[in-house]
Amino acid sequence: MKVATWNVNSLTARWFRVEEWLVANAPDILLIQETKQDDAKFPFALLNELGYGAAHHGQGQWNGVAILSKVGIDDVVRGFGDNDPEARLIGATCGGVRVYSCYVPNGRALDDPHYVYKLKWLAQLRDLVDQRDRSMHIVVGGDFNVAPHDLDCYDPSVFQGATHVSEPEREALRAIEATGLVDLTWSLHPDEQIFTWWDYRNGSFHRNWGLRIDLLFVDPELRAITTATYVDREARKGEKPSDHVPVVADFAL
DNA sequence: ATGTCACAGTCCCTGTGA
Repeated sequence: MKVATWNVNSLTARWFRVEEWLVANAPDILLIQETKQDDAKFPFALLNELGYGAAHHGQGQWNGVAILSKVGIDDVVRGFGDNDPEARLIGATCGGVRVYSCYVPNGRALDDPHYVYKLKWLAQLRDLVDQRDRSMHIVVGGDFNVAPHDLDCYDPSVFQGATHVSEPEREALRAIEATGLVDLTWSLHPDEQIFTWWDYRNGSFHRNWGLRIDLLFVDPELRAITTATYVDREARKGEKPSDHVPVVADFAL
């Protein structure tokens, strides 16, 4: 079973890249963030033609998360059930695996109310996954807007006093892991610098000024049967790329 | 560190968010 997560930065603007990527890579499950569409605009019919069932938690102008699946899609939940107006979480059961697509708030700055919202959001996610059905495999993936370790940041000195690397955010990720999940990329490639996002500005991609902020958290049994995990850097090249690349994992399921 | 991109509103530019 091949599972991927990708912040597409507008499915409207990126559809031709997403469609091309789905055909070329044929993941069983794709977790999408930042669709920036409402449900009426989401391409359910086009996805069905490609063999995917889909569930979308859309908002319109901002945010928006989705799950695409070739292996069934049931028991869909949207958000934390707290009437959050921002569409940042969707969960479903696909092929016997519980999956979540997460778009964690950016935070903006350490003294911004949005940063408080970010930490609260991560704490709510921890509580949600802590209450999971532990008889089922789980994949919690998405754009976490946190680089878990200094190695996940091209230059930690540039990020002094900024979001994405602060200790409370990293601690919030460790609290999620403490429910019994592993950061799959880090777990299998602990000594490699692997980035998933590069700013559009400054020629950041060509300078490799990136961050690893797109993550897949999985249960240890799923990690044990992981045959590969990698990022698709090619997706950051070419016409109208997203600023994020897909993170892919293959499981012997 | 700010060489970009996407969106909405009102329209061919500006403010906002990332």
